[in-house]
Amino acid sequence: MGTTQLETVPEPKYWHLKTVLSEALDSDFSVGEVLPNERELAARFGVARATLRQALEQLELEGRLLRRRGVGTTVAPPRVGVAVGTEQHTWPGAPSDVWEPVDCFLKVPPAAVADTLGTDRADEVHTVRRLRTSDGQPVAAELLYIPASSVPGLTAVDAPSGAARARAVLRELQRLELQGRQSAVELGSARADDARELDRLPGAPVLVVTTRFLSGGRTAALAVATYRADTCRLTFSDSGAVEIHHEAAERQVS
Amino acid sequence: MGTTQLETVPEPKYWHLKTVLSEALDSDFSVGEVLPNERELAARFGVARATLRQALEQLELEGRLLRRRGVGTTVAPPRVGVAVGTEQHTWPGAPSDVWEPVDCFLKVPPAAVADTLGTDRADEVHTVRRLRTSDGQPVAAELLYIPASSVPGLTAVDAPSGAARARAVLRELQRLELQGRQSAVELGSARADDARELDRLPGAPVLVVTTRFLSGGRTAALAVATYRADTCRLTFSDSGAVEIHHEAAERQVS
DNA sequence: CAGTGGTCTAGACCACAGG
DNA sequence: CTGTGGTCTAGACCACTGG
Repeated sequence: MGTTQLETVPEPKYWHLKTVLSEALDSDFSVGEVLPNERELAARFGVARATLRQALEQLELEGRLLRRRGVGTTVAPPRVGVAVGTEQHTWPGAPSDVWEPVDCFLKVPPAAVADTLGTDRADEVHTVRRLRTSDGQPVAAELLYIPASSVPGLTAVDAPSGAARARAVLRELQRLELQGRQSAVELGSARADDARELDRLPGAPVLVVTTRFLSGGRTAALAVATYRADTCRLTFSDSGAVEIHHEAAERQVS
Repeated sequence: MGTTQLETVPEPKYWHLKTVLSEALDSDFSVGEVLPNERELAARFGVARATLRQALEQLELEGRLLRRRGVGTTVAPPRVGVAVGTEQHTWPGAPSDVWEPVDCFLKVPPAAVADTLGTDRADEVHTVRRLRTSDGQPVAAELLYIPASSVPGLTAVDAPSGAARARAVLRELQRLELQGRQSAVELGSARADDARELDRLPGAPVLVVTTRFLSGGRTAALAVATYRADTCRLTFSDSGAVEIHHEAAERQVS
């Protein structure tokens, strides 16, 4: 006989494993429950640990699992919906803002940032560090770049750095007229500093949201926010309604 | 000597490798150029192939590399910006639409979809399959779910399925008054069928954009679009301006 | 066909959390 | 300290692309 090929191609083991585990998660586990450890799971399914890990990795990427070194693997709650972008035509730091200023300092930004802002690459700009939390969990870390020209009324003596200074900078920013914002979302991996704030390992997948704040025909501020890709769903709407979904599942299609 | 620990913690090898490779890509390679194969790279850096692959995986995730089985690893062009969502207050299928209808059939949707649409879980809905390309490359695959009640004028005899039917359904949809849309972006992994259309392997990272089209106080249609996460940057703006960025770099911050 | 990336194994050691 | 997930190795075989 020989070449009688019943199935065209064999499904990769880790792919099949992922499916099986996914169904088991739906039926036999509840949110927060800890799974057996990787060595036992691998043995139970008769695969090498590396293969089992490949399946777990995918499930974590899809927000189904939460793995912590030294602790274990637990079933993750549904992703939290975080509103981003267009529903609020406001500057960062507006009263309705959900971000918490952490720090502020004058710094020479990366070249790409300087180019977008239209400043000289050697110029320092106000760099505000902010953190966003949801349900007590950190979901995003942000760097906000604000050229000195966007906050002319700022007194240098106010405070050299720190959260107080950050608030002062944001307060000054409100005085400008906001014409609009442009945002982009892309996949990235967490830098070491962001990873620390987000309670993840460096390299963890994140959704990078880059936002340009426009005023007077130029980019008055630039925000680069990194959201935890495993726990967040970024929401935006155009109908003026604010509406933050927070409810639930909508598991991906079969 | 002994425990003199110069650095607090050793950086993982693959992380360091990724940095080195990233810099090499910036300085010594140009877009489209093929890298040495994995076995040679691993040998050159003195690591196991699996470790080298971990670094390549991250770089591919960040859109820096493109790997194709049987071909090789090449330097990827900058991510293409694709406009999504709020700049066009239009139904899918409107004249300005960038999507290409591929097929259409009546099908019982996943339970979560039925729940969002407010239809019975056993009811069939029009399911339109669409494809989005940019520069000749496929960037996204979409499933559009449209309850029969949203397209009452549709004649059943028109065509049983196919692209023609898809266009007919979308044409009917334009008759409704669109009140707004709500979208969400999250990270996912490509299903087998999407992966095929996007020229990727199953499980490849994708940005899943879920959009509810609102009319008459209910969800008149639901779109689930999966974008290639490695090659796409999703853009949206709120200032009425359409503006599709397409230019360039803005490499992530240092 | 030869060469590429993709999958898989069986082991080892490390870093971290918690008792 | 024990147990967890994270890193790393050296090898094997498979699936695909292209000449």
